[in-house]
Order: sequence, then structure tokens, then C-alpha cells
Amino acid sequence: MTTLEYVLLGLLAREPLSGYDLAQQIKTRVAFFWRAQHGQIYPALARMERAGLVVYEFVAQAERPNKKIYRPTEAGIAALRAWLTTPVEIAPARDELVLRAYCIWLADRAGTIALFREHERLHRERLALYERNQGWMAREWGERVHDPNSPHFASYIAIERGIGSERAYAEWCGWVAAQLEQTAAANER
Amino acid sequence: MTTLEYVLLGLLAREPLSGYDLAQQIKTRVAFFWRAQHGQIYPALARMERAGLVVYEFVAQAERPNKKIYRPTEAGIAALRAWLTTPVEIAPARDELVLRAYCIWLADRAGTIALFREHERLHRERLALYERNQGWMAREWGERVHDPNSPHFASYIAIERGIGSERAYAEWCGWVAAQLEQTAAANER
DNA sequence: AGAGCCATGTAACCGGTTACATGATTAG
DNA sequence: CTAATCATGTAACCGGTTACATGGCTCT
Repeated sequence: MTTLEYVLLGLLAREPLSGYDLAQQIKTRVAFFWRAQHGQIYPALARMERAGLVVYEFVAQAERPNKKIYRPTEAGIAALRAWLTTPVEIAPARDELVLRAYCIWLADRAGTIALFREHERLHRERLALYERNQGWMAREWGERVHDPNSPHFASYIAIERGIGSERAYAEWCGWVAAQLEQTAAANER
Repeated sequence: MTTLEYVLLGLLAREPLSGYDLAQQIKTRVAFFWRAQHGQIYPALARMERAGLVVYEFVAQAERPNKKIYRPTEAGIAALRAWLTTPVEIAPARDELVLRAYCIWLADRAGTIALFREHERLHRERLALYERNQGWMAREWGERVHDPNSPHFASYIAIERGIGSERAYAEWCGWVAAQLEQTAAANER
């Protein structure tokens, strides 16, 4: 089983969805820790259906294309549960911006400052988005965001990771840009 | 050109190396933002050589296998320089541990706590490693770590990203584990 | 005797991305 | 009239991982 299949199971365990819905939810709700396009999702669902991890209900629609609403089987939930506490490899991220940093001594100064300031902005933007999102959860879901048996708790702690990640990244970008600006200013004097 | 080719150019711009050396350096020096095995590196070097971005000197050795020491050509350096300030996509990381968190409401409590405490430990270990590494740079290289024209500055700011990243990750793992432990304790009362 | 390092290369495989394909409905 | 949304599927491609292949030297 691929990790994507567990992502799909995890989403379907919350609510039954079509392949199209899954693609949307991955884009909007879990994009900060996973991504997948429909070209990958549909074959995965077919595999999982054959393996008995999910079943679908065919829904004929008049004014839109027909669709298949998938939900996990008991075997699917059991497979997900069993997988959840198995060891996780820390996947060393491939980060192009850190690569630029590692080669920064060769680069054009002004262009580099612009690049890092731009990324600082992007990450602060995301940070604000995630914080608004978490605030909404707290308001909307109340105490359930602290109940480990609720999916709302799960959403809450996951987005907390997004927030910490973006904050640390934005701060680093700003710190790098500031260092470059400082020495640029010193040289002009 | 693939990103790996720029990684290799970036390393070769610092000092000429063999394919084997490059694999070692990627494992030891830049693993926190990139990785690659020799099965990918050798074909990449051959492509770059054909494209005129690098040249190699053949070194015959008596007691070890012969090797090829690569160094970038002027065209190679120019290509790297030009690429360094081009826009960077923020690649949404695929993070399996956050996926576990997102499904945590289905998981076994004790196993989950163990998983997150283990990752907290792993990230604190890496954090300590990177901090020692940065400390060594500061002692060994002195003022050069603040000179944007020096590769030492580049190494210094890159590892700073590793430090910030690991610290934020470890803190999140600890925070998640603490939340789970808290409610586990409350239920026992 | 066997494991591990140095050193280079190829081949099979696999996950993921992008593009191709279809087609009705709705909003600008 | 055009673009976007809903909805599903396949095929080509590409980057990256793992395994196959070779072979001498050194250390335990």
C-alpha cells in the first residue's frame, strides 16, 4: 500500500467522498502536508476497491456527471488504524530555497534579497491563513478541538504544525535578507 | 536541467570532486535540504559533461579504483549563477507524521504518544547536531561566516534553516505528545 | 573468512506530474 | 462566445530509489 492510499482512507474515514471531492479536499484542507492530482487518485481508488478497503455507491445525476461516492470498509478502517502507529521515516525535505542559500556566495546580491523577501512574504501569508483557519476551528468546534477522539482535534493539531513550520520559515527568510541588506548598506558607506 | 544538476554544480563550485565524493558530501553536508544516491549522480555528471557544464580529470590510482575529478566550466558557473535568482516554487512537503496527526482520532493512544515522543527525540538530536555544526563553523571560520561573498557564509545561513526547522518540529511533537498525555491522565482519575 | 570502504556504472521499477480525452451545465 | 465547474478515466513521461555488477584493499 502506498502512502496516498492512507491519505485517502484518512479523508474517507471522516466522510464519504467522490474521487473529485477527494482531489478538492487534498487541495484545500491537507495541502500543507500532502498533495495529489486526480490522475493519481482515481487509479488508487480503483486499487483500493479491488483490495476491499473501500466500497462505492454509484450516484446518477441529471444535470452533472454521474459520480461514485466512496466510503471505507471495516477492513479499510482496520488497515488505517494498524498503520497509524507504525514507525515513520523522517523524509529529508528537498528544499530549493535552502539550495539557493547554500550557493548564495555566487549569486547577484539584489536579486537574492528580492527572492528571500518574496519568500518571507509568501510564508507570512500562509502563516496568517493557517492562523485564521485555526481560529475558525476553535470558534466553530469549541471543546472538541481538545478531545483526542475527535477528528476536530486531529485537524487542530495538524494545522498547528503548519503554523509552526511557516513561522520558522518566514523568520529565516527575513533573517537572511536582513543579513544581506546589512552588508550591502555597509559597503555603500 | 534538473535541480540535482544545480546541486552538483553548487558543490563542485566549492571544490572539485569525484562522483563518489559528491555522493558522500550530499549525505553528510547537505542532507538536511537535499539527497541523492550514486545511481542518480553518475548519469547526471555524464549529462553535464556532454552539455559542457563540467569537465573531469581522470586520476589513475594504484591501490584504489581510478576516479574522475569533476570541476565546473565557466559555462557551468554561469548557468548556476543565472539560475540562483530565478523564482522558487514553495514545494508543499509530504509529511507522513502530520498525516498520522490528521488521523490521530482513530489511533491507539499509547502507540501514538510513543511515536510522537520518539520523533521529538529524533528532531532534538538533529537540532543538537546542527547547532554543534554551526558552532564549529563560527569557531573555525570566524568572520567569514558573515561575508556574503564567502561559501562559509552560505553554509552558515543554510544550517541556520536546519536549526530553525528542527526546533519547530521537535516543539510540535512535544506539544502533541503532552496534549495526549494530559487527557490520558485525566481519564485515569 | 567476511565486512566495509573506495569507485563507477547500468537497469528495473515506482510514485507522481502532466497531458489527452470526453461532455454537459452555468456564469461572465 | 468563452471560461470555469463537475466528473471520471488513461497514457506518456520523468525524477528518484533500489538492485545488479565488478573488484581490489584493509581492518576485525
